[in-house]
Amino acid sequence: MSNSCSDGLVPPGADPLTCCVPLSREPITVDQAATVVPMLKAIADPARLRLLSLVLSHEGGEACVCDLLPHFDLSQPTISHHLKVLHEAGLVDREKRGTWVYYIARPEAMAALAGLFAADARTTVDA
Amino acid sequence: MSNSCSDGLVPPGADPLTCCVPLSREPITVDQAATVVPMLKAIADPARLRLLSLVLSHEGGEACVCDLLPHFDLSQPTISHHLKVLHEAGLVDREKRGTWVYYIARPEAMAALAGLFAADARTTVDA
DNA sequence: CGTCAATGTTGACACACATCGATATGCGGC
DNA sequence: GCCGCATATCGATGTGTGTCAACATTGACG
Repeated sequence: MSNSCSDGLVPPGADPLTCCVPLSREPITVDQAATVVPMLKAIADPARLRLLSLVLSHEGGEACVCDLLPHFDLSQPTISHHLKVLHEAGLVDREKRGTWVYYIARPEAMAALAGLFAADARTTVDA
Repeated sequence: MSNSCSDGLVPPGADPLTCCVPLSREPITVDQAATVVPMLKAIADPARLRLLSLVLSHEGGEACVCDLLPHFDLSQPTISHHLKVLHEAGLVDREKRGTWVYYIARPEAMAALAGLFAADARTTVDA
């Protein structure tokens, strides 16, 4: 397949090769950066970071919009927009069940991000 | 003192308490998000992510601007700007040695980010 | 002390983005 | 078939941000 983790992690037209890059091991390439940055951009927003955390920590790693809305002072379209961004970044999946739409966290995405900051021996902290 | 990692991680007026939040364990609070988001914003840019990776992977985890410039098609002021953003986010330290300025990666920051994506038992991937 | 090289600061500009209100779509119940 | 609810899309708007050219600052070296 390719690397170690992630198959079909990043959504549109990006090779799965460029993932799980240990950021401190060697300089990340331009292509790798281009692949990872959209994911980082997606969570580099208070509302979206909280949304992702809410979905992740929710029962079964999934939550419907109606579960999420009450946690915010934002309008429903805004939440919907943020969820779309998270989805397009490959961080959450969408699943429609009747009237409700459930968003499901993608563990591979979290693993990919965690892998980014995986420390080499030299960079380990907190002895 | 407080948590487990990080003392003086985030730079200006933010309690070190709000750090190392396992994103998938429980919903991140608004305050915690506000603390972490600036770091994520800082690396949610191709140039800055590459800069951080270059510094991190450079010998000794540090590099001067003159080492970094040749890797980019961007102007020197732009690189300087990006480095400032990384510095203000608490991801790199500045150290002036003669004419040159060295930027040093902060392992605590990387650990904090890694901690964000640390998976609970339930969300663990890749066996 | 004057000049040069390395880096940072400022102001300006174009573009992206977060947010909202209004509206559309799609499903369930009557 | 119609109405109501849950969610998405659209258009508009204000704010943020990446980038540069021009200038300022600081240290090295004659």
